[in-house]
Amino acid sequence: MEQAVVCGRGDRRRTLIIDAAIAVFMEEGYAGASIDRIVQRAGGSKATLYRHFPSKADLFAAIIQTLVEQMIAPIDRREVRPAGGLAATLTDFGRTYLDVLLEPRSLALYRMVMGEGARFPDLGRVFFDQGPGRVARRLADHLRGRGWGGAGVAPESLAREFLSLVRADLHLRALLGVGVADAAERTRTVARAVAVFLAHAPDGGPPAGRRRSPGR
Amino acid sequence: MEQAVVCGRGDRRRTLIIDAAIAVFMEEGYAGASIDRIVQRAGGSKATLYRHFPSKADLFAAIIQTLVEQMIAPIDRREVRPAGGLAATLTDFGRTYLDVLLEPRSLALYRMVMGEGARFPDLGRVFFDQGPGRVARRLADHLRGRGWGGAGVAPESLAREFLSLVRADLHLRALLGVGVADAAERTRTVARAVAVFLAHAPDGGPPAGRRRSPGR
DNA sequence: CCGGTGCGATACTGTACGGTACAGTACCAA
DNA sequence: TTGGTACTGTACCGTACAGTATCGCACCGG
Repeated sequence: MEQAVVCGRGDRRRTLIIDAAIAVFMEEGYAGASIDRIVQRAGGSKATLYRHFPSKADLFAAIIQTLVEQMIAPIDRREVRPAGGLAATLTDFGRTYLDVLLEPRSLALYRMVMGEGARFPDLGRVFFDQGPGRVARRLADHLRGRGWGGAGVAPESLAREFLSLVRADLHLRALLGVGVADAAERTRTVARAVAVFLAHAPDGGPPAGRRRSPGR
Repeated sequence: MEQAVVCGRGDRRRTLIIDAAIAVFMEEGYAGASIDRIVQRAGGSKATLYRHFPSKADLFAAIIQTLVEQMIAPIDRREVRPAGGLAATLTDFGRTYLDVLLEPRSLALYRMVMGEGARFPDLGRVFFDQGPGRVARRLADHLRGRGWGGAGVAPESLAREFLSLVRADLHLRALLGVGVADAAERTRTVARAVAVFLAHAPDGGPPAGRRRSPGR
């Protein structure tokens, strides 16, 4: 029985511990983070932490789970509008995705999953399935609803291709600490991704109105 | 005076230490790696290691430097052929880039730079400049030689855009440990990147033969 | 008012860490 | 042979780590 969002005092402590652990793990990585620092930041005592989480690895897994859910939430909440032009829908969806991806918490999450993937073998797969894979699936469903992908390329591949266009190199640059793109560059990148995607979609494109010039 | 590739016994030991350190840092990350394990793997003794490298951080920096050079070497060696069609050149260059990017050592290097970017502030910028940035600059020079980018978009932007198309999501998936693309998927991805890039290059495209229909 | 229980504070265990000190050994040039 | 230099092996220092145990306080329904 998992706890709800917030309940009694016990769960409040648990939330405080998780928040502190997120901060410390984000700053120091798994190996570099120390339980003592997490306890110091969360308040309370070590014994309480170990009453909630049996080990450092379990705490880390819980942190990752929480971060994935927090990261996906804005994309899950934002419904892909069936109305409106496809270009507008893609622009909106792509921008939301890009904004989420470049948030400090998302960047730290990616870094942690990449860095500790060797120590936690299933971590990468689970993260990919619940995170980027889920986003791609959502977009693919929408594309399918638009009539794409009947023949030829699967909507999942199309969705992944669009999301790759949206990421461009902004994600990688942010992950490397070279700099996070500002709003103007994000707008430009998403617009370009939509244009390239619509003009260059492989076989199986939309049944009507395909290859219209991008509205922007 | 930096040592040559291999010289006396001292430099041989240094090389052994560096190789061992690369392996251990790759497996454990910076914080997780222990000097004792590196010494054990390299043979010799701790004192020798500390005569060559004054601290763990310095050893790590040397490792990163070595890895960047090793990673860039195949791309630097491979001259961008001015002869032959642009599509062939881009395909060749893109494939070399992608192969290098998906090597285990490159993936580990990216992971380390991303993960420890917070602890070594200049690391990300230096890595980006000597690694991906250098690749993009080389391609940009070639594009400029082909007459691209006179007006409109800078060749550097074009080059980065092409390399982003080549990476697609293969790099990210490999970094997350979801799986490294096989030869067939690499071929497919590079071909698609070349097609999309050539057909959709922004203003400032090549003076002749532009916008030919993609071969696929 | 009471008795239980979650909690805070802290001290502790055993281990491992980064880095140093030191005594002795293999090599190499003169 | 000699002297210098790089190396090995090992013991060591202080610190910090993950995880445990103990004790005493605070708040709880009844």
